[in-house]
Amino acid sequence: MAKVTISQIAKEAGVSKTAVSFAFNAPTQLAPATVRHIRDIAERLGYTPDPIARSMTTRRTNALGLLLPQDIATALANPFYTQFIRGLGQVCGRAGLTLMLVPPLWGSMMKAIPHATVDGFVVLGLEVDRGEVQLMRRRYKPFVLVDSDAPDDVPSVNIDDRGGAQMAMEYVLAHGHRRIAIVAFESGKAGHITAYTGTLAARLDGYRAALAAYGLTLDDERIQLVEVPSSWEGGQAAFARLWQTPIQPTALVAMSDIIAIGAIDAAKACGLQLPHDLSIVGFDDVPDAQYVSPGLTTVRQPVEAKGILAAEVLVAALQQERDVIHKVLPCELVVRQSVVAYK
Amino acid sequence: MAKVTISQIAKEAGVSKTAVSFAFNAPTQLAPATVRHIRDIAERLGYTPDPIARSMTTRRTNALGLLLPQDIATALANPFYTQFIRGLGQVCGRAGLTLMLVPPLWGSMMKAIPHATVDGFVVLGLEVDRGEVQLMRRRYKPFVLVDSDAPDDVPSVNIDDRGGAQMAMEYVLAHGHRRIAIVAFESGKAGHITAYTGTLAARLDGYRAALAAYGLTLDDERIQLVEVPSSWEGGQAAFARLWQTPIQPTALVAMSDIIAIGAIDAAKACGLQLPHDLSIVGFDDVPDAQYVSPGLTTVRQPVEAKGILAAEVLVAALQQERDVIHKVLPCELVVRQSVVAYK
DNA sequence: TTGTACGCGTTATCAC
DNA sequence: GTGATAACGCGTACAA
Repeated sequence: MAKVTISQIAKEAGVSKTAVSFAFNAPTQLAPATVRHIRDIAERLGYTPDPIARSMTTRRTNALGLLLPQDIATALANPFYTQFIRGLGQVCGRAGLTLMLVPPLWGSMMKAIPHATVDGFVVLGLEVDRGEVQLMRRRYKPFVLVDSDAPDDVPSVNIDDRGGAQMAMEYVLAHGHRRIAIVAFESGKAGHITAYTGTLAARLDGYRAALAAYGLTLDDERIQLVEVPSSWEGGQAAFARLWQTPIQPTALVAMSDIIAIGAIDAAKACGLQLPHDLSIVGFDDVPDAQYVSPGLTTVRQPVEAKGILAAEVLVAALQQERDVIHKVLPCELVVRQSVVAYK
Repeated sequence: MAKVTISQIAKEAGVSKTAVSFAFNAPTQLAPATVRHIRDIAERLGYTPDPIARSMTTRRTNALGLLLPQDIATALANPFYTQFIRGLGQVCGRAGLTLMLVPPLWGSMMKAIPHATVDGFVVLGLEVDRGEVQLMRRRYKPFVLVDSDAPDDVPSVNIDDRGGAQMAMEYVLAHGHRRIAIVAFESGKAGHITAYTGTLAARLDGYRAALAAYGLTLDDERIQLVEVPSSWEGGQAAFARLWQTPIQPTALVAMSDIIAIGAIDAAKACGLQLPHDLSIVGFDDVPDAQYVSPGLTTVRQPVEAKGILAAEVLVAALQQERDVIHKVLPCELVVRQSVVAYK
């Protein structure tokens, strides 16, 4: 037996499709007895309105999309994402929405955008291309850019990446370190720092500012820059790569905690005494940052708040609010044990 | 300017809607020049096919739904869910699907089911009601039940809950403990253990079997049972409640690591020396289990594999494969430091 | 390549 | 006040 449709109910009940629709969506427009009759039959036949057909006319799916730059498994390996999604989830729950995780389709974010049946998108960490923005516009669905350089007419939620990075670097410099490795996310630009955009550029800017105060530049031979994926494995790789260079750093400034933790684990596995042999500072303050040993000194960013805000901006846009919001949230340095003075 | 539809492209290009559709979905059916012409115009006007309209006829959304028993933020606070979702995500990536997180709508799973625009559901931890199963059937979408008692005609993925629980309890008993607290998930049945079903019942069965081998029963006054939410806070609450009873347990057997870790943190905050003052065993083997101090002895279940399998079963069902699969995955005891002999 | 029916609800508009 | 008729939304599929 096939799916039960509204027409079958209408026929069985001897009423029109309109009446059936009203019985569920606007019962006050119908005589109570009719409503009752229709609902009884619907119940007996096991009628469930088809959500797609409904979306067709209502132009609503009651779903928010989270556009990810990586596949789901990779993204969720990073506690940063989990936290962020929890923020989104809070708002979704309040608003009665579901959350669709939209990873790249066959490796491409561009391909994924047109297919998702959602009312709006939260877009995370757009680094590479701007084509995505154009594509989103074409869909005439609201969207909000998180951790990206947003055009003026697109709502955005960011943190003070520059300030946060500056704090981290300043702290390391103030502890006497001068041989410093910066471990960045992969940019897709192979270390050509002038081409950096978004989060990457902002943080590098912060590092640069802090270094400048100590008469250092990114070109200094004591300052190294490596790019790795933002994952635990990336952190491992970063340490491995750095430790076999002629100029071993005394401090490592990572752009994410997951990278920092990967590096910590690699360093310990390599026999180093932390933080004595190597100081490490992270970025994010994920929950594990306080449990890892030594406790990770890091820059706390309000990840969950970012998620809440992003979802709220989107929900507001769904309700036709036209003002374009650009929000920047502050960061804060969390001092633990992973950075010590260079002797 | 409004959304661009297929009709507009057809008119502008001087062809039929069908031709436009073919230009994208079956280019070989059209003369190359026509395809080119249509695509150019579509590009110029910024045409994006509406995914909902497409779903209307294809009866496909290319989305899998994960039906959650809790809201998204709560679920993702539990690393178990994150791991499971990562498993689902792997398959989604391979199959070109998105993943929709479907939390209860206005507090009800039942309400959430009819609205989600998905091709099929993975249902996690159905304890309370069977109405959901009936509702899913009505939608004529495939679904797979995970960690639940599944009817014979509904595919399911489970782990050997009974065996795993038995191992955990045996280990504790073998270490001489006799005053033991069992910390269970909330069942919605207020501790009426005879009404337990699914995971809860199976694990309790395992505990019971292990206890029986030592001449103990669940009714013994030395054996306590408390129910808490499966969360870190739940673990905290469990410890607090147990520690003020007249018969303080010497060992705590938790149904999830997140509960166990919450209890560990509460116990340490209370000044207890672990594992000396209290032995604790968990269930799941989440990543943090090895990082917490003392390292958590626990029952490892293949969470990610469970996710992969569940998604694979669903994807197979989407491809019309009719065989109903019931899979049970094994568990394994992971010995760390959180259980010591009772002196 | 095209015309047209079709999928399945929703929502004016209209009649009793 | 109740309820019906018919158009609509936007692609896809099938016969021509």
